[in-house]
Amino acid sequence: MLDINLIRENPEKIKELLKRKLWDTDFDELLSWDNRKRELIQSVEGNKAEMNRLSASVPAAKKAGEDVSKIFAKVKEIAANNAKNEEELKEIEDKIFNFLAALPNLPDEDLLGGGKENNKVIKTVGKKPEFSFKMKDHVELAKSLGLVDYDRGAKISGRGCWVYTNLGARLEWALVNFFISEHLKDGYEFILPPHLLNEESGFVAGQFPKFRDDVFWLSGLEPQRFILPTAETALVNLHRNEILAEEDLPRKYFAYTPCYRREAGSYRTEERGMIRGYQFNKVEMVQYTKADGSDAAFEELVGKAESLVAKLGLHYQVSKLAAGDISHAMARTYDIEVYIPSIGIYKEVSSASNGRDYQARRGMVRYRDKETGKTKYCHTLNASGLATSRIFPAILEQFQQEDGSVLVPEVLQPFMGGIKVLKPIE
RNA sequence: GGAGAAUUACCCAAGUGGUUGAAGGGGUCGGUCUUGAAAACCGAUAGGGGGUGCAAGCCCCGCUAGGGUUCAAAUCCCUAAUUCUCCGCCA
Repeated sequence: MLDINLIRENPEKIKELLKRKLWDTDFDELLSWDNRKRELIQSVEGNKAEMNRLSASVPAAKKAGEDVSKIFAKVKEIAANNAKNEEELKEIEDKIFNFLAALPNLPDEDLLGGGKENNKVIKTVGKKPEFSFKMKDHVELAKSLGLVDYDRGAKISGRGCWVYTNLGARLEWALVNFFISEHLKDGYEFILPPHLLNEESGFVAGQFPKFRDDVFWLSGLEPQRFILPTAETALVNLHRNEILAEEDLPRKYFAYTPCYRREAGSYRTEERGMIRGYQFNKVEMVQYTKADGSDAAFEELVGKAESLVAKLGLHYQVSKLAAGDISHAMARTYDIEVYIPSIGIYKEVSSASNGRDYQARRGMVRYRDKETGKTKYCHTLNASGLATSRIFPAILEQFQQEDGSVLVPEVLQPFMGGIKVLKPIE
């Protein structure tokens, strides 16, 4: 949610910034509502003050033996006159709220406008692996190594779902455990949130109202709940409607959850196997900071996500996203992208974003400034740390050997009972 | 799933229609006393959102949330959320 004061003060500038996010809008109507709203407030509240005064005078008048029916009639008359304006005020407040709620976050000013085509690779680590033999893709490897059973996944569920089997399940779980242990080392607090969230949580995270159809809704519960598309949705709602103490910030959380997404839209044929499914595992980091702490927190989160990929020994790059490719609720995003040799493409394994006060405003997440005693909005940030569904294929493909085996990254071996190599099954 | 009870400020809690502008206690903060502390005593402590104003201030809304009744609601009515107790069912 944007601060309407920003729009009042400089509508042209806000318009221009939103345009970089590929969002065309006009504020004339909003600003006229805003003016009308203040007019109505003054008239409605003035009348209320008068009504309050009259009502309060009743006990004294009664005691003095005066006829109070005139006071009753007068209050009723004012109330009747006020009713129409009150109704209009409510309508106009709803309109303003809905307008503001639909706007995306403002992009940081240093970002390029436009979509994906303006993303910039700002860092590349490692080299594309070269194979002296015919390399296999991760689907083939996962099958030959007995790690993933796509057929039985389709049988018991359907398209877009798979089964991790045996060492595949252990590799997947080793990744999750490795991530968890790294975050614990860095002093982040481990959270296991519910996977069923209410409408308000989706709103605060910025997924709703625009992306209501991108998540799975549960029938049979009233009011309705949805299954989380990312743990971020749960984590940024933890302190909804709370005022935190300044010394409690920054708060650093991480959570492991599966993520459930409809991913309505086109599947690219290259996205085989587990590149894009309805359900995938992810460890997510979220920080709550003071306004002036969010830039540093952003760097920290990017660094953490990167270090996980680096410690696994994978070849990856970091991209600074253009304003139009950043998600609705975010002001700034860097993607960590890992190289998938079979398709020759870098795929996102982590998206680190600074939401600034956009989510905090929607959820009234504030802290008390120690010096002034005033409340201020927190900043919220999130970064995957990491999603396994692209790391798993990347490991299989980047670390495959000529004999069809795959080397297990050293950092994962302790979490896999010391297994160093995944060998093809007979 | 069924029945009942509860929800008041940082915490506990009084309050069943009209100076409630919410008692009282605890805690916290400040002060007196003290070498320092404790104790005792004195004082402060409703947060938040909004309107108006240069400001001081004034006004509106806030007793879980949303509606309603009334000249007037923490108080009466309806709906919802959450918590607790009991029963049922279950991991």
